[in-house]
Amino acid sequence: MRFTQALIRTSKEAPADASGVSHVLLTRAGMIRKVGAGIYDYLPLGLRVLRKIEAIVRAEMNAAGALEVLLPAMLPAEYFQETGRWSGFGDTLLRFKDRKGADYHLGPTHEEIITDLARREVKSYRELPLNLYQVQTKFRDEARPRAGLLRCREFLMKDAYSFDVDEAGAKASYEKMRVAYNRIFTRLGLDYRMVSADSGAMGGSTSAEFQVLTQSGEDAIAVSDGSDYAANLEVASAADPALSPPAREAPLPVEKVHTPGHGTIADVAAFLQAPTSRFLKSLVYLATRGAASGRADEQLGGVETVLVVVRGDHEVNEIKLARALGASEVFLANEKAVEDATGARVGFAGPVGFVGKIIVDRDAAIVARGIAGANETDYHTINIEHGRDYQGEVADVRSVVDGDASPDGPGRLKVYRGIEAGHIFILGTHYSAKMGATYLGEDGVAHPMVMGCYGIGVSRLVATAVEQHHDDDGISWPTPIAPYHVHLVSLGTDEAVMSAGKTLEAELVAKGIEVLWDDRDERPGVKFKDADLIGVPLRVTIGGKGLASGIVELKRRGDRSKAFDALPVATAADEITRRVREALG
RNA sequence: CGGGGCGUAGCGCAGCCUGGUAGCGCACCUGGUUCGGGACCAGGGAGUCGGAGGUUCAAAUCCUCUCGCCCCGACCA
Repeated sequence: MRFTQALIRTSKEAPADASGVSHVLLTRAGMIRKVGAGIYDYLPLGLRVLRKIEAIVRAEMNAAGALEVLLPAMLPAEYFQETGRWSGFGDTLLRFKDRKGADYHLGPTHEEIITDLARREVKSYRELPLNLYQVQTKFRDEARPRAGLLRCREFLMKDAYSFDVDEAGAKASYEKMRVAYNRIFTRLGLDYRMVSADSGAMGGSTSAEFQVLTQSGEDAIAVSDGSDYAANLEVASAADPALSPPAREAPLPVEKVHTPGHGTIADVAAFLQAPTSRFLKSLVYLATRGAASGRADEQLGGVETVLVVVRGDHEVNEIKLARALGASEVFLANEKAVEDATGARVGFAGPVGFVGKIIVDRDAAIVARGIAGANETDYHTINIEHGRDYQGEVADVRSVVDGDASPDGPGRLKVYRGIEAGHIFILGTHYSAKMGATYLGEDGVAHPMVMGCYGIGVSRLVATAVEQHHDDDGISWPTPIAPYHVHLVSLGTDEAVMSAGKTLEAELVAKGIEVLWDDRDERPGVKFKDADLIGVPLRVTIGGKGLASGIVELKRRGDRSKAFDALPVATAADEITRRVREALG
């Protein structure tokens, strides 16, 4: 493809409203354009990347035995009404009416529609298992679209749904997808981790997220350096400290000390000259029950006050806390509630003498000579020992931090930022039971199909790849998803150079190599800058000087040095082809 | 939805406070000189200043309403 005919418009500056590295670079490289908040055009260059990702996803889904279908994006309300999501989805659902005034919406996800398809098409256990997938545009009226392609209102997603006769079958289908997803992310050339995650409203289901590691990720994940353990920070645990307790200092008698005006841990730590890890950070939480157990009406208003104690250098993890309490939701008490519960100003809460339920994090429970508020304004208590000076239920309620021991044995945890690009989980019979998607079993009885669902954010992956693969000069695509394999840069418009460019392009194309030939009448600097920005993995430069000595220059995009490989013109196409094939794996 | 910010040429911005009918850089077009890491000179095209209403002899500028966009937070099967 000749640059002059490819509708490639690069720019030195990005629009002021572009935010995030991938948004800026994709826009500057002329791959996408914003049409509205969370709504984008894909220009030819950007579309090529999107299609490459799609192709890899398709190939692996097909290889895993999934069947491709295409469901509508425009949906009558009745299906979501059937499962309660017509209202349950809230404002995220893009609703509209047709000319007759009937309710419709654009599909944000397709559990209902696929379940409807399955209940109509599948009658017998003989037809199961079945895995159907599609690559389709989804619509979600996000409260806050952001960062270009990372969080859109219209986006391309691959969604797959498996149907099985029982849990064991569903588990097997899920395993197949787990393997397929690992193959997909590996082939995409991305550094990712499969992590266990909060399974959300479904509760207790098997699920895994595929997180692509980038500094700009919205999610935090903890990864072990000595084992396979990896988990979303929402659910990550460190090894139980009680199993390998540190040497303890001999207990001292409890003392109350005057700490006038020192309410924050940093403050008191400086005042008492003690490390923050000796502190027992004591936070008053309110926990509600109900919604998660499905009995909101019975339990509504049932609010419990709990004092949560974690080490001073640790943070409470509210998701883990809610789980430990069996609560549907937990939130920090406001100032007044704290004062009511502790009898002291905020900043002076502590477990000693606290009246009410106390949850102690495992690490806080083994702190020796602990320091905490005295539940009396301007006083702290020191030399506290759990079990001796206060009682509390011990649980794992803190977020893990860098350096924590991995829970499955060897290794230390390190916290990374990640972008969720895929999520697989077992749905069970949640949708099939509600919608009557049943099959007749060998026993002649109708059973609900056991489902799983598996999503990949295809368009999000375009941006994710850029977030992970870029430098100051632009994008540096992994070869499997690069818009072209080779960026041919011809310098000047001399007949010899142009004709050599034309010949090399033709030779490469004949070998199945995708070539972008910058045939513009531009100065070398402009061409090199654009090549770096666009990020094609191999750059081949044809210049008069090189040509005179019979060579062209080959350089990898990621290589920041001035060095290049001099390829004899006669065998350049062969060598370049070899290099591309090697990079494609 | 709460808080903050911004809408002036395709893009980045100045002008607004203190009203007098719009300017700079990049990009684009023409001609010329250049040519291995975003050249230079000369000339040129392009904007109902987001929209509506109001104040005024006069509004990009002041007032009211409204739409859009961005950021932080809440939310996110």
